[in-house]
Amino acid sequence: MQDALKVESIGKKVKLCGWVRTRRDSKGGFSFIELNDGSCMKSVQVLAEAGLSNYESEILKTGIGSSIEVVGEIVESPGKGQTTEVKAETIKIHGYADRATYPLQKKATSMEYLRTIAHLRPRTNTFGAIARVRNEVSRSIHSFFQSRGFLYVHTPIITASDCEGAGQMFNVTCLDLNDIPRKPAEGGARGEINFEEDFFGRPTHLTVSGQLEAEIYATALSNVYTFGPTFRAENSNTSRHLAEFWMVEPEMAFCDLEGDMQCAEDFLKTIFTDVMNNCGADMEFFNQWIDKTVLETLKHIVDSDFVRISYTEAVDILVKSGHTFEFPVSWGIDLQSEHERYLTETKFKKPVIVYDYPKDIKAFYMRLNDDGKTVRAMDVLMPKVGEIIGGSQREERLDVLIERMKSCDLDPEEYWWYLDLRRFGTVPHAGFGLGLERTVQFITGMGNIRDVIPFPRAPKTADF
RNA sequence: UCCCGAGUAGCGCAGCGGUAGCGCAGGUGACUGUUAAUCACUUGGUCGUAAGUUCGAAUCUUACCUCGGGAGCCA
Repeated sequence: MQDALKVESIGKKVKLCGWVRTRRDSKGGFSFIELNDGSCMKSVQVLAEAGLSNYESEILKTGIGSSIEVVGEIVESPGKGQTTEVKAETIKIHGYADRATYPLQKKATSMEYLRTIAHLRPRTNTFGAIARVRNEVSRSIHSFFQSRGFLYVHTPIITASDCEGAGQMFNVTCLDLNDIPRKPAEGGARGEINFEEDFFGRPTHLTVSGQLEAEIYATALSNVYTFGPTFRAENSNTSRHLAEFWMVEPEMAFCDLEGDMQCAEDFLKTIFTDVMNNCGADMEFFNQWIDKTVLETLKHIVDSDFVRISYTEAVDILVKSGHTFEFPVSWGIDLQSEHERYLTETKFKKPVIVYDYPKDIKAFYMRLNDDGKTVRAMDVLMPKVGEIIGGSQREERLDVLIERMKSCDLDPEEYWWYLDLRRFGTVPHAGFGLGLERTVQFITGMGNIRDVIPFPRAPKTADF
């Protein structure tokens, strides 16, 4: 269908299959059908003349949503709005869509409504464009890492490590919830659940991160990345959170935090560039109808260096800003949304990488700095969507890591395999996690993360 | 989970104590190499759910459900 829109194609005979977007009739004895197959933003205008054998009997019954197959010649269009059109020789109807009951209309509808018809929303301009951009982002992610020699590693979705430390996990069980097996208990009290009778013989969950497993492969194969679904059972009701989302997690051996930050910056710029180069029409659509600043913002980001400031500098900037925040700023607090917004949207007006956070607000596996107070963590903050990447250099020193675990009330015994990586041939290494949906959200300007994933999973939301 | 705001025709909305309205979509007709076509007429509603106040509730009160904005948790 993309070829049918090109001037060079004039004179060629084509077969086009797709769904009718709209039909306009002329009493002059012909109809215009706008046909779209999702391969690109634009629809093809099909000219259906009354001379076609099924014009009265079938073609005039088609409308938005009908699926048809057109054979005809690509000709120059005399009308405005398109350079080419297809003069139909035959039109075969695959399926009608009743115009009175078909939920989509030839007009703008709300995102909230389209979410209730998630099985039909990919037929709209907006969701078609999102699907194509999401595809391009995914393709670009693989291409970026593959071209740099990273190995794609599949980490498990079901995990038995119940303390990955990144939030509330979903339980995975085959136990009969109406008759849960329990261990014997003293004094008639209810005993603990006996997971030995469960499928895996122990409690299991859906993964919240593939990082720890990725570290195993990075400390054997050097540079690796994971790309797959991730699950958080947090009761988050926001436009930036999902219970099931896709995450990219590179893990690089013999790499420090500087290398990690450079990789993250190059990575984001590559994705943005690829989308602008390969999804031009889709991006123009978003820029016109969703957010009039997305193209300008993406170009600006690709052409400029990300700001890099330490947490201490960030706090200093916020304190000296003279800006009154709802949550006062002082060294040691976690940065709030309003603080991140100030840095990315007001102060620098571009992505900001904040690094070297206080150890008390970050995970145990992040490498301790010589000051004993901060760790080699970094967050990439974007205007509007906030944190898009979170990463760190990992603690590779066995004794320091064990101490950190203890002070975080974690049992080193549980992480025996993770500690083995430091025990045998340890290496400095670093990595980060990128939220795919937040990336697509940022690129497209879509306001709600539930609209950039085909079938959103969120609290009380799993209808499709 | 917390704080605000909103649920009225298929969709987008107005009405905010006296019994239901507009635009679009749908239907009918007119007109036209048309572009979210245009014009005329027209069908269509237990006013989110449940209880309460009142002579009378879409309108006031309470609870619940869902959605949106903000916050927390994070990607």
